[in-house]
Amino acid sequence: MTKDGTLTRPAHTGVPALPGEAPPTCELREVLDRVGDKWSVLLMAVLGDGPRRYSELRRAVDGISQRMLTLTLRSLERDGLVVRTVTPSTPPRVDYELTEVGHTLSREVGALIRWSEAHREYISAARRSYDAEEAVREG
Amino acid sequence: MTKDGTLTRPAHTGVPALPGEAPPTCELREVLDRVGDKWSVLLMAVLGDGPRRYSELRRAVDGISQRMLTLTLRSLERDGLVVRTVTPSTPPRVDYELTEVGHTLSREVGALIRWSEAHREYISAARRSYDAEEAVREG
DNA sequence: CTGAATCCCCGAGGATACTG
DNA sequence: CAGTATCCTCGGGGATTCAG
Repeated sequence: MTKDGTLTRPAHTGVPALPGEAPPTCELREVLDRVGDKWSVLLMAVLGDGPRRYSELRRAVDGISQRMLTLTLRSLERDGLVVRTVTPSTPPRVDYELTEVGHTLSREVGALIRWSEAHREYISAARRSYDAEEAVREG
Repeated sequence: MTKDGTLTRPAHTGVPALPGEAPPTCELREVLDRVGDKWSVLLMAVLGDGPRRYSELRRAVDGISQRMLTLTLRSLERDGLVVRTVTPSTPPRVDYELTEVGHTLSREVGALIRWSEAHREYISAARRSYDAEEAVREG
């Protein structure tokens, strides 16, 4: 966080935006967007337990479409968080594995998941309570 | 995470889905979705530094629309993560403040932000590298 | 088995205007 | 100041099909 409490568009240091270039957005935000991505979080969590094949990931992250699985993995690979290893056998085999940095993020994600498990009862109760009072107000 | 490595739809314990009821989705997923929300993360981070007024939040989280600010705050309040305090003066004043549990989540979010700052150079470099190689492959 | 390519829909979310 | 209400767009992402 920037020291004035502003989270986005921190003093963009120079680099005049050339026409056609990406607008000078906050890098922090970009990284948070990555972290905030639903599928990314789930995949990072699974891969935290060790390398997985494409098909294994598909099964592990229930509900993910082939498209999103591939796109997300590519994105994670591009960010240097996972490495992709192709074994040109028949049938072909592709393994995905966290990088060293990927593991550090996976640990953060793990903490978040543990937080979720530890507080889901609380949240569930809070929602019921809120909805109940709301229903009262509306009659 | 469930012990078989499956992240979603963990053995839904009973509660036969009555027609018209919400489908039996994983609660963990719901909580992660909350955490994964861009605006929620940013707001939690700001509120981690102390109570803020509506207008202060609007300025702090640059780029958020009035609509999303209100919706996100309502959602956080519903989950028992923030409390909303109205002071019926003229002009009216509304303060938002983290609950005890909200603070614990804010700390997790803070860790994530620190991770982002610590690794954004790495990620940025990884992207440049990836894009460069990709450009080569495509000719 | 591991993808790439296409089509297409729906809803998250921005812009704007109005209110207590 | 702190919202609410409405409209409307845009792209995230699912389903499906084809390919190496």
